[in-house]
Formats: sequence, structure tokens, C-alpha cells
Amino acid sequence: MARQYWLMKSEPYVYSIDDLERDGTTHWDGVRNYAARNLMRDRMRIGDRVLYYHSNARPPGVAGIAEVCRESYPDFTQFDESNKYFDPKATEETPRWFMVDIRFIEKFAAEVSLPRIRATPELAKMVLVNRSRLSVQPVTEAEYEHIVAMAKEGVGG
DNA sequence: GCCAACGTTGGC
DNA sequence: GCCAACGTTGGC
Repeated sequence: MARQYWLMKSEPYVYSIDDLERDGTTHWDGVRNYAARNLMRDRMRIGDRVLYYHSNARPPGVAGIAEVCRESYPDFTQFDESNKYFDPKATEETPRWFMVDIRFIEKFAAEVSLPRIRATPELAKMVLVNRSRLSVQPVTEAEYEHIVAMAKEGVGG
């Protein structure tokens, strides 16, 4: 299968691109939205590229690049009563929530901000622009390449 | 901090 | 199965 492209959101004060760079890899736990879950569970493949997006930041924007390094497996936080993501309806036999692992590739020298993305006609169809609240979303190859080029040109801010 | 968008829950 | 109430996300 050809490489696919995604955008994944994280609040930087919870887990930022710098945290991912430090850790190398991380598991993407805590997704509790069925559309986002289905993408991770059914579609994401090792080697797919991920735009790492800082949400709830000023400004929000794409901060760097990661790649999928482990395909979907049950999100263990759903089984842990002490975890904020505990789901009483999930069992080990029939897990409800899934996650993938991602690996750090690159931190952009300059973030590509959401206002800049909104102002770019080639990116007008991004899910990010049109359905802003989906935390894991597909990106086209053209959109991905455009954002990477904007980061390289330093026009992201 | 506000609030719009929108996803989920639960009564009927 | 509908839909009102409610909760969360996330930009501003």
C-alpha cells in the first residue's frame, strides 16, 4: 500500500513535539472518539507519515513530523480504573478503544500555524479547516507536501 | 473565559 | 429511532 498521511493533535502542555523528540516513540492513548479510533484501528499502517499538531496553543499549528511505528492495539488506559480514560464498558476480551505508536522524525524550525493554513488556498479542503474537532484525521499527500514546504520556507508563522 | 460545533447519552 | 440534554473540543 502507498504511504498514507495523517494529522494528529496534541495539546503541547500535555505532550508536545519536544516530548516526542525526547522519548523517540510514544503510544497515542486517550482517543475516545469513534471516527478517530476507526482511522487508527483500521487504516493506519507502519510508515505512514503524521503531521504533529499542537492544539489549544497560541497559535495552534503543525509543529513537526512523525511516523506510525506500531499498528493498532488496545489502548490500555481503558482498563485502568484509576486512569482518566477508564471505560467501564470495555473489557480485555472486547476492547473498545485502540491506539497506535508513533516515532519522532522532525521538529519544524517554524511551526506552520493554523491562521497560515487557513489563508492558504491549496489547504482549504483540509479536514483541519472544515471539521476542526477531529483529533486524528486524514491528510492528502499534496496537503502534506505543501505544509512541509511551508515549514522549510519558514513562512509558517 | 466564552461559546460554537458537534459527538454521545438516554428517555420516550 | 428521534431528539433534547449534556459534555467536550478547541479556536478565539
